[in-house]
Amino acid sequence: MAPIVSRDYKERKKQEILDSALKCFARKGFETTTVDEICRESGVSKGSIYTYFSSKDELYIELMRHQTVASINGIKEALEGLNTAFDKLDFLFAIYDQDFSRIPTGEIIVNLEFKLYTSRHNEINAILSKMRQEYTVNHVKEIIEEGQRKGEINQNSSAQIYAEVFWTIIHGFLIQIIHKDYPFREMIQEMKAMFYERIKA
Amino acid sequence: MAPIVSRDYKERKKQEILDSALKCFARKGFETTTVDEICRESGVSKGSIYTYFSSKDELYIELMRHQTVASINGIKEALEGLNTAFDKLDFLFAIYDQDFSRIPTGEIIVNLEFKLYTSRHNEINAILSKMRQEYTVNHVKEIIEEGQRKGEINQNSSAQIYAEVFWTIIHGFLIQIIHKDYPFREMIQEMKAMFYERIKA
Amino acid sequence: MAPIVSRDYKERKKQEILDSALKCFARKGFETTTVDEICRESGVSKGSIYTYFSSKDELYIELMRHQTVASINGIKEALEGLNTAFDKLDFLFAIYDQDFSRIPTGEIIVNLEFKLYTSRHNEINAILSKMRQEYTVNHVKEIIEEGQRKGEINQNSSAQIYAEVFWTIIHGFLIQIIHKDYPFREMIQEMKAMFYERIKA
Amino acid sequence: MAPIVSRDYKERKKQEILDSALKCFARKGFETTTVDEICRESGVSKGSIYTYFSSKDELYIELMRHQTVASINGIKEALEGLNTAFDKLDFLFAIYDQDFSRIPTGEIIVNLEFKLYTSRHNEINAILSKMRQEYTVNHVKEIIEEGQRKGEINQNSSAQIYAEVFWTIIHGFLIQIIHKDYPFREMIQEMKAMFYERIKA
DNA sequence: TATGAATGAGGGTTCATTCAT
DNA sequence: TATGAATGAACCCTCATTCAT
Repeated sequence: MAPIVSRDYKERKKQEILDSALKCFARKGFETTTVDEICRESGVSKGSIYTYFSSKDELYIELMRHQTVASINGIKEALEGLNTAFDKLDFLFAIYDQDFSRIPTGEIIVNLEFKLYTSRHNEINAILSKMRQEYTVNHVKEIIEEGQRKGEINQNSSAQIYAEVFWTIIHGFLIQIIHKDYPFREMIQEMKAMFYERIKA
Repeated sequence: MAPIVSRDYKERKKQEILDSALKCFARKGFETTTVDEICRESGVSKGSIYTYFSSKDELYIELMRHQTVASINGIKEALEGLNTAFDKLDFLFAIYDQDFSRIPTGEIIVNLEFKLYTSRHNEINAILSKMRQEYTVNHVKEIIEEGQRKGEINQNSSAQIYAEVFWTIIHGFLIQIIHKDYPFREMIQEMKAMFYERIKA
Repeated sequence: MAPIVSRDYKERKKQEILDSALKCFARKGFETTTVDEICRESGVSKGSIYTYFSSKDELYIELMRHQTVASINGIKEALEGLNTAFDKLDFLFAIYDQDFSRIPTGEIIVNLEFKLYTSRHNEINAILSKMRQEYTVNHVKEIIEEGQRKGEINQNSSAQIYAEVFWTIIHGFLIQIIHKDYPFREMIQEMKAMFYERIKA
Repeated sequence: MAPIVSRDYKERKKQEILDSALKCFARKGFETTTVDEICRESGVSKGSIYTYFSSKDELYIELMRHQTVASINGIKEALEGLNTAFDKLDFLFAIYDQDFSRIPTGEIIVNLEFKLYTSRHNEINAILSKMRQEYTVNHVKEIIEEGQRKGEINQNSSAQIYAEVFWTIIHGFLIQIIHKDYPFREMIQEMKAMFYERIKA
């Protein structure tokens, strides 16, 4: 028997809820946001939210997973057209080198908050850590390795370590989002220079 | 009328509560910790907690302020005996260059969490941002400036920027605490090398 | 206009839902069973259930009525072939004189639960009480009367009273279903003996 | 440090809540009664109820336990002054031989309901079954045994079986509470006569 | 007639805060 | 000053019922 609504419809609705939830979490944080607020924001009833997500926690986790996957895929695609390791790294740094006013502060905070949240939830922490390795670190690691193979990048340290340095810098940068007086553009450029200096052949 | 209990007694009790609260927050996070849990941990009654702190929020903020001040003072003192800028920076890096198992993971997470918490509370955010400038950034900035004056550190970038880089790196490092497989010691050393390379004259 | 689906089809579907509902109620009780569970058990959609029954309550009442009527009719038929009052009573007692493991515990509990449920719903209670009189008590009463007429059963008490005693014993027996260690077979026999002793001429 | 309120005070308050809960459950049944209703009935706040009972379920179970223990103790005491087995049994039967209008119908229904409730909760069912054995069945069993020793009661069946018969009759009787037209007094007397006839030496 | 997504009132439970003792 | 019982608003979640398709 044909389903009453299409699979596509459900997927879209789910995404709508997710989007609204993100807005709310960005505004007030996960714990402080109530399900009612997500209802108000999304125009979806409480009951409906629970037909799409089994709990507020699950909604949160799902939201973060979607976000991560989406951003990773977006980046992956964009990098494909690029050639040298430094072109690729340039692209990655460029993501963060933008007008402060255009940075979605709330969303970044939600992401950081989620990192801390998972740190207290061992089950998901394990999964998330693995995702981090696979998608984030490994991804940059491959770029570095390629650069090392081509002789663009030195081999003083392993590709793994360099990749970790990259992300450590980025995370350090992101957490400064909370300080209105942090000189974002200068900082990202300074750190990019520092990193390049360190790794260039 | 003489006070019935000494100012000292009150200060000690306050500190006791603060210590217990830190333990609880480290275990479960601020929002998830209940006042009852802090009572249990500290052996202090609910009523008492509210005579020392006007709200759970205030307790949280006070705790973080105490912590920051204490750690700053401790560091300040230790640095006094040191001479060159690099000796001082060495000391600062050494704080984070330790056995993973000895790192008070929970406490670090509490601190990061607090940063995010404040980002949604403009009143305290302003104060905290100022404190950060005064005590944290400026402090390293002075070290750098001194190094620049003495010719140990280059002047390619301003002392301010270098100081911010230092803290950005440290924060990026700290947030990795949540990943059990992060190679802490190698990373701190690699990043120290990178930073020194960048700033040395 | 001819009906699109036969009356028979509808009756069958209704019965299917009723059967599934009984299974669910037997497992978890009326209040605790959700309409969704009945859907799952029966494979019938929620909307359908509501086209056959106007509410969960109505479904419950209907189920119990069906059950009662069915069991009464079954018994009536079986008794027709029997002659003496004691043969008939023997048959009735035999219904309960069986292997504990074959007793549909859950269903019996549903029935008892329903009795209590009705006790709080005066409208249906009146109807049910009447049904009890007409079908259950009167039925045994007739058997007793017949026995009294034939001289098999004494007239120390009225047929009505004896009939009530019979059912009181049976209900008392049924409620013990909840105790796993109740010696069912011995008990039913003992009580049968006691009853016979009391009523025999 | 002395507790702020006496142990006695707490016990009394607990009992107050229990009493109110009984009234509510008697009126509407366990599942249908809301905690808010118990609050209204008792004049106690919702929060308070949860400082005395960890859940609605626990409140229910506790209520039933209290009730059982109280009634058992009351009966035990009363029986102490009596001599022969039949005097004691008379006393027990007399409990149920009263004016219908004075019978606390609701409370009896709550008790029966609880029996069914426990039948679906194996953990408490085990405990309750044991209690039943120890306090209820054994109690009558001892009376019967004594009667058998003294030659007042025959030994055609075991004291255990006779005791079970007694309670089966009583439970069968109690469940008729729901029928307004059940002739309670005549019935209890008839059944008493039947039982005595069966057991007397 | 059949479906199951949508609804939202209402349920049990928690917890920061107050206040009489 | 210390206590912890009392409070009740607010939370997450459930589920009988409806209704567009």
